[in-house]
Amino acid sequence: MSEAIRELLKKNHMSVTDSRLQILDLFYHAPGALAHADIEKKASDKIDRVTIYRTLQTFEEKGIIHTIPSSDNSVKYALCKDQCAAGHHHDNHVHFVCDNCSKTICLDDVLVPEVKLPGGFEPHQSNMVVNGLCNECRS
Amino acid sequence: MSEAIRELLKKNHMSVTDSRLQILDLFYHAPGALAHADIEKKASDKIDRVTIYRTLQTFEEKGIIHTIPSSDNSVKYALCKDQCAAGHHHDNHVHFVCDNCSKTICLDDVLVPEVKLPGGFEPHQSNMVVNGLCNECRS
DNA sequence: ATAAAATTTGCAACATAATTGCAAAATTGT
DNA sequence: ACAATTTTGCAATTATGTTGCAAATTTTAT
Repeated sequence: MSEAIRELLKKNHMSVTDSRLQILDLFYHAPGALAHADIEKKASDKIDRVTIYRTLQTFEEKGIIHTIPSSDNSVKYALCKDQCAAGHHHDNHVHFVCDNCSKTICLDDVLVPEVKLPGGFEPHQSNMVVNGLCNECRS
Repeated sequence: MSEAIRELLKKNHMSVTDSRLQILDLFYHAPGALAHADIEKKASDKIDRVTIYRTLQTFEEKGIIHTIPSSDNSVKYALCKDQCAAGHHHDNHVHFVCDNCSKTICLDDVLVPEVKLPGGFEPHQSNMVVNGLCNECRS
């Protein structure tokens, strides 16, 4: 198990360190996306705040995780599913944020639709976040 | 001019104060969305930081402005165009963020398309942000 | 296996951003 | 014009994010 994670780091030319293994592990076992604060809590005092910031940053640069925008100053991060496939896939899927449990989920199979922009605007990237009730909270 | 703004405040059961008039005025004359920091600079030292926070919060609660999500912990606010119309209109338009000048613009005429969610998910609200080059930066 | 080179970590200091309580000031309703 | 209500500004506090640097760890080359 942990072996796969090591490979992932190596493949991306990153040193294999404790913090990175731990944080990646958190992502693999998390029910949804994680914010910096979540990691800080879960990885309990073994990892320095600064290290978490830097780790998230490099993970993002390497395309291992991606950010999920939010409306309340609390960016979350999630694993890039297709990371293991050939290079940076950067697929554009929709994200879901539950209004009840506030879990943030990648809807990997729902792609962000194209929209027609007014003349002069040149799109490069799109993000879509849907709020509502997740499958678990709609009991 | 300022009279319209006063009316807007009254209509929403808010006291008409200097700070509010000033901040609303900023929004009406801004080229795009504004972040807390923008307001703090432009309203230059007359208005307390805390007042700005509270004003933005109440404006949002009253449906006068809305937030635009971002991927970098920097929420921006923009006027709700249809606010003056019958009650909270809450139309769902697409937002555009320029990668070059980083202006954030409401594309009031481009509506967020519907997407089909996996079973069990109940959508309430959708947000879509497109990054790229704005009409002015694509000279 | 070991030593040198390169990378990463943790600490400390700092900078910025956001929240809260409360008294003073301003606004509203009568 | 006055009392009641709301809003503001200040001070204090907490949370969030960044930077430089020396020590520790990991990698690479021998």
